Amino acid sequence: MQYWLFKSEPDAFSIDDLSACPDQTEHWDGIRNYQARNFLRDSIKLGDQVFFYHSSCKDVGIVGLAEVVKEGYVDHTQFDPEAKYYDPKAKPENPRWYMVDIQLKQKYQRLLSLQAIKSMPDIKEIGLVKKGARLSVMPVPENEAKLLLAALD
DNA sequence: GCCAACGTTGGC
DNA sequence: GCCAACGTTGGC
Repeated sequence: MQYWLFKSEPDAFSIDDLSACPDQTEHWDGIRNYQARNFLRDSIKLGDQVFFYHSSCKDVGIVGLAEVVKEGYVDHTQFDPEAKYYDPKAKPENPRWYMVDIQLKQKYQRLLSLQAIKSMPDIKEIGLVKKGARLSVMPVPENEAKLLLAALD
């Protein structure tokens, strides 16, 4: 079992939106970055834990915990000309983009802010605290995940 | 809204 | 395959 961090802009899809979904489960579509795609397609497994992170907003940080309930499969929105993340170069016989399904496990009462995360001395591997980390799906080393979970309790 | 950092594109 | 131009991300 591995830990991951998924970023989302709450204006587009927030933790409350996930909470309002049937079974509190939603597919994580619209990822259009190859490195993130590789994680979604190849590395993220059933039962993996996902930190839900709000980005590009007033209160930036981790707001919840989710679990992977379906492993990587083709993101159908890439073929839909009406979709926001339509990719005209993607073909059904050779899909480019993948997604997973996640189910909300816990919404935290308090935000664990980016600032707080950065101030934790032993958190130094995850992309968040490294320079220029713009990946929207990133792995979290287990020891750092444990520290984050402890801070969120 | 600014801007630095990064990813992607496309001409050569 | 290089690299300049361009687009996007995301914290502030």
